Amino acid sequence: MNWKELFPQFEPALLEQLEKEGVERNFRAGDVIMRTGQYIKSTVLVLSGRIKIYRENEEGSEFLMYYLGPGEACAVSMICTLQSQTSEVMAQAEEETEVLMLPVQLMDQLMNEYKSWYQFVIRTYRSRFDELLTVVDNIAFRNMDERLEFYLIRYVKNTGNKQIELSHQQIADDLNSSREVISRLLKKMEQRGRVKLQRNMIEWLS
Amino acid sequence: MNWKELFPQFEPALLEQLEKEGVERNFRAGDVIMRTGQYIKSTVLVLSGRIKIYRENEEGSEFLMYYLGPGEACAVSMICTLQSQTSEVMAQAEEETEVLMLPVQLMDQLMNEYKSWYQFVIRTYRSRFDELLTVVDNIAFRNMDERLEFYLIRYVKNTGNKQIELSHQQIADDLNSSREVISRLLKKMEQRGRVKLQRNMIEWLS
DNA sequence: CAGAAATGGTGACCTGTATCACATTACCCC
DNA sequence: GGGGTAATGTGATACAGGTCACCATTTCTG
Repeated sequence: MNWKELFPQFEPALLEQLEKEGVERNFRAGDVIMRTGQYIKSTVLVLSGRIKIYRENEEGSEFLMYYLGPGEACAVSMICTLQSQTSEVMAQAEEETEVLMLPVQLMDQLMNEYKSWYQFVIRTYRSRFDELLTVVDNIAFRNMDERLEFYLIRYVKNTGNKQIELSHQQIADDLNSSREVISRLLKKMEQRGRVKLQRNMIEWLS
Repeated sequence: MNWKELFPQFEPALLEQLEKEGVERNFRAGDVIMRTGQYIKSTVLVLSGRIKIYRENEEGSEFLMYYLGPGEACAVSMICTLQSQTSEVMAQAEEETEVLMLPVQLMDQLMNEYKSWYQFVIRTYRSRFDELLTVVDNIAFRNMDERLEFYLIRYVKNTGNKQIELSHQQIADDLNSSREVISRLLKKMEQRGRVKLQRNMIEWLS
């Protein structure tokens, strides 16, 4: 894949090194890319598709934090300069996804040699941190109906598609809620004219 | 104050520059050091005391994220290379606190010139991120009784003091709960022999 | 094509926690 | 030491959201 245009801010030399030392990998929808407790051996740059980053607890409940799209990188995996750090989160392909994997040993050198890489890391970390803050806000201060609305809006923004192809169960899992609750709230949203419900699909109106 | 021993990992040249360009400031318990929406003009290194970093919503409810102690730094304020970024969080002195404030313009240079500073920034960001993940876990997966216990344990660890000098109201604010709920849960914990309750003080047993 | 599985709808009920109202206790200070 | 105030205790009630039971419909699969 011709991914270089995804990173127009990178110097040519950096792009070349990424191409030489990185490995492209493909994942299908649903593939788990990284799991909690696993050692981080490479930094992940998303080339196409979409990855969801979520937290899992002991009982297997999930909690969605955010998505990574093309041109974005997994913050957690960029900062483990110390080798043999383990992941604190799960990463799973939401759709057909291509990524570039870079050995973590490379990070220090890239950081020192390329201003644009350094900027990229800083910006990545900063924006993931901000996104996490938003997550905290949502669960700390908002009710499920507001959180659901936020979830749907974010989905539409990320996919650029007003047809949300998810079952109520999937949404409930992402929000660590239950299907019945989500179904009822969606029904209410439909009555208020915000969405249109179909099987395996929610159409976002307005 | 002689704070250099707080950062034994820093090169002498770095310490010298920090001393020359940084400004020491004192805050009394309760002083707000940074508020949401405020422009970040300096990076904060904690020299003594304790700062709490929390999130505030529109209605004025609070939600504690974590504490910063001596030798630690505010991650948010380290990464705003782009000038005129605003803070997303509140920072408030929990007790008499001394900090070293460094102009943000300095960050780029320190980052490039001192390996140990670079390591420090990375480690700071990484550990704040992890702490935030723990926060997310707590509110997403745990009930108030567990969250309260986590809160008390963290307090004891941070202060090194089993006498927790807080009113129930303060705790309720930090956890975005209400006083009555906290009082009742504390009472239960006392019955189970985990704490001993006194006015304005909770003694952590075991 | 039949049976299984996934999806969604709905009512009854339960639990955790927020809220309100008010009583009690401890402490401070003139 | 008495009055005021902050901290705490406690019952009653309200409500969001989780759980259970069950049913209907659609889709998948052998």
